[in-house]
Amino acid sequence: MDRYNFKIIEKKWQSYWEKKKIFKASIDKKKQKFYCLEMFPYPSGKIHMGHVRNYTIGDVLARYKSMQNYNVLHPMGWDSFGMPAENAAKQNKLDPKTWTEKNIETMKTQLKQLGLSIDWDREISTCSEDYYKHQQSFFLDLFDKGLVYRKENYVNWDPVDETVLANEQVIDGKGWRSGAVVERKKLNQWFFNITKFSSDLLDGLNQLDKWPNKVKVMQKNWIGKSFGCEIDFKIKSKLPVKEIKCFTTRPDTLFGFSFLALSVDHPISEYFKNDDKFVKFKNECAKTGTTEESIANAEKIGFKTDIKAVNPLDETKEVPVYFANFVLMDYGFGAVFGCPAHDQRDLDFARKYKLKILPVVCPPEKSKNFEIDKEAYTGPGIIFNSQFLNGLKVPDESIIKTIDILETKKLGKRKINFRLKDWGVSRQRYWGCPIPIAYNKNGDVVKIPKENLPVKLPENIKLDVKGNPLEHQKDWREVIINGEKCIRETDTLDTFVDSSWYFLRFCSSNNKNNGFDLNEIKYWMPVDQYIGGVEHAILHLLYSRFFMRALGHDTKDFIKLEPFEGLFTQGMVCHETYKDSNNNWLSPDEVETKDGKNFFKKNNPSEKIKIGPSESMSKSKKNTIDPQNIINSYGADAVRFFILSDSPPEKDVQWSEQGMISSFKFIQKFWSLHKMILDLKINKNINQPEKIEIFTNQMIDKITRNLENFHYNVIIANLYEIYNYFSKNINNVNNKDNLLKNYEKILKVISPVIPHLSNECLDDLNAQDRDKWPVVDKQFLIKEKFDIVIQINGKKRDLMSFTNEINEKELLIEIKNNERLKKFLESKEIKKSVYIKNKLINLII
RNA sequence: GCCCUCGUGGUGAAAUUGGUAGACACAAAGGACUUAAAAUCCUUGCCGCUUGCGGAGUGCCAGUUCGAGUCUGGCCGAGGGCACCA
Repeated sequence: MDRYNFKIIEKKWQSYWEKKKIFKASIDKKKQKFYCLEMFPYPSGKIHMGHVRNYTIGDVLARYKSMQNYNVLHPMGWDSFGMPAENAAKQNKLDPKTWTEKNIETMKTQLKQLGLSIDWDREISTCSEDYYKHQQSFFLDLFDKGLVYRKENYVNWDPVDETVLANEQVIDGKGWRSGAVVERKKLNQWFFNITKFSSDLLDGLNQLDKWPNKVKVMQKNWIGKSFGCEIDFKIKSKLPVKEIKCFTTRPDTLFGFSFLALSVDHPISEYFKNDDKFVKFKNECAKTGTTEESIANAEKIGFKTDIKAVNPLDETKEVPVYFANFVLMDYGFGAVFGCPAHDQRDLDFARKYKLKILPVVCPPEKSKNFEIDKEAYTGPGIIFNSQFLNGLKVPDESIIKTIDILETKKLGKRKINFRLKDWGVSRQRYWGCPIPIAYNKNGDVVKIPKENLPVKLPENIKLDVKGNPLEHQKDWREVIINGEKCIRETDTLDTFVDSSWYFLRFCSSNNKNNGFDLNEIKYWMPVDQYIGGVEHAILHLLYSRFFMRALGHDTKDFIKLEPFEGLFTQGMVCHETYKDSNNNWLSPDEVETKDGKNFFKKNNPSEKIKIGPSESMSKSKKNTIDPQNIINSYGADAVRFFILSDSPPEKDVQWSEQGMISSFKFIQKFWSLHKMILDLKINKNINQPEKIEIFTNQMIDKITRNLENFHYNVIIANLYEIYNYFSKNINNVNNKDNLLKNYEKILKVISPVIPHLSNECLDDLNAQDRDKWPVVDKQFLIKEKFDIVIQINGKKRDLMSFTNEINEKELLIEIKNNERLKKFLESKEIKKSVYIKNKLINLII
């Protein structure tokens, strides 16, 4: 028997799909559309297993939906701006463009080898002028709408590389490349006004019922809405300032007020800039690391001023004002009213500086002598020690009533505050989308006129310079706009901007004049199913949601504002890690085993290998498996089959060589089975009881449900069941036409997972409508026999089979005659029975 | 510290609405075929005894129910997110 030659057959189908443009999408208003999108890759060199998993999941869905007669849009592109290209260029003396384009070429070939059902005519690359000129145009639109602005802000500044670092690039307070201690530096930067939509972005989450709850919770926390009030505290000092504004969620604890703390960047700090001690303190604060953990664990320190703040509810009470390291300038008003009894942070600070700690919330079942020890009390209770607030119920009543009082007395007003900050989009880098802005000699912002777009990145430039290479391009920087000599902005846009609208571009990616064609968008958007890693739960997904709102802002005739109707976050691909005796990481190809327990360095059985835990594949731990090798040895169908097989797609999956091999064997076995079915010689063509219809229709039903619910690992189990069923029953069949009719349906329902093999098999059968999903014939969803569980006192005691439906009375008679049940029922009275028809009976004795 | 998710054999995992726990695989052990190996196929799977039978059993403890992996409360454990957010 001939073996299944995946190399020839997979190639054959891939070129068939490509030549016939099978996956080309276009508007067809008679059909319901389905936009299936996987997060597009960064072209880093070659594809990795994570891509294989991500795109296999998406492809199964796209193929299934297309067979369900949806008009499917399934595009692919490249998130091709970003630092790795710049770094690689420096190392390899290639310019970023060449490096990137070469990678795209490689990865595109690899993705095609996976047999993905992608409309390649819509391919986009964010680093191409065709793409970024529209992005520049959107930037100007947003500028006109007032959603883009420029302000000075603190950044992580690497003094050695002379560049700004993202938070993720600061490790233990040091630059990830240079190792230099990162400084906080104020720079003029461009911002997108995402906070304008804080409330809307939060509310929008409620509609996203096809999103994982986890992601919605993460976004909700990130937006961080809190309800409270702003209070103007009168201050007594020699300064010309009379009031300090604070935001608080707990105005009801105002009588426990014992200090007021300011950020070192608070406007009032201006009056202290000549105070050596204050400057020293401020520097001290700047030193505490920039990582979240070091901030959280940092000791609370303060700088006492001679300012006093007055308690607005009791003007006889005055408290000291401090500058403190824990107060953030960019939340609230950069000033905090401290109530140590009911806030742990305030309590730590108060203990350190020996400030008064007066409890004003009495927990239930505590007496009025309640005192605070090491922990602040933040729970519910009754207000006390608070004059006219006494007796209010904490938290709801007390907070609302206090705000009412403050508002009537004009001492404050209710306010909703968000944690979300505006999105800083300036990056001091070369390989990104140039910001279409210049500055005239007065330093005023001048827009590059739209007809002059794109602002192209200069090519062949020197990258091996300190700071942003664009700053060194004098001839590029100088530009004349409306006859005025200007200097271009040299910052480029954060690459997250590129990915915030690429899903719109896919709808009309060849439109030269506009970033998107509204008609196309109205048909295709929103993305029905978006699939990608959970690591983008916040930034990318939130920015994309913002971008839809920003583009639609003040615009009539726009579309739904949520870009992604359904979201699926797939798990990672993991592999064991290996270390040699010198603690160096080893890749799986450098390791071998004979008994499956002990591992040795290849060709060196004396060197034992330490096996580490299975972790997500990463180059640094060398625990990667190159998909190219796997595709070469086992073929695309086998890889697709394996990558879906072991774990549910939302969970991490363990790479296993054994599993891969047995997936490969499955493909081979299935092919042999297929040949056997074709060659089957049956003389008598009698119609048998409809057993095979029952199996087939139940299987179609199962697989359909599993597809709908992303239970792709169970579909693989279904595939094994199919194989087992056919190989066991093939010789009991006595009507070949009927066998083939059902087998053909089966081949169709497995084609989303293993499209090459099933298309080849369908071809052998000369199958019609192979791109149509078989309809379940409900008459065959009946059971061929009824297995009824007999429980006695809730315990399973027997299983009785009946060919026909049976009622309780008849069943009880059968039970009485059942030898195996006699010992349980003898001399016992059945007090009660619960019968679930044709399924189960529970006898209580 | 706060928030979210998840705990099922040696392993990865299945299990519509509460209704046969462990589908389907991986690994292991035993067996069949073979001169032998590989491949393939079959059996086993926790505890007890006599082919068979009985018992326990879905992290632990309680509760609801005729019946709980599934629902409720408490505890323990693991993973993830946020982290001085006033």
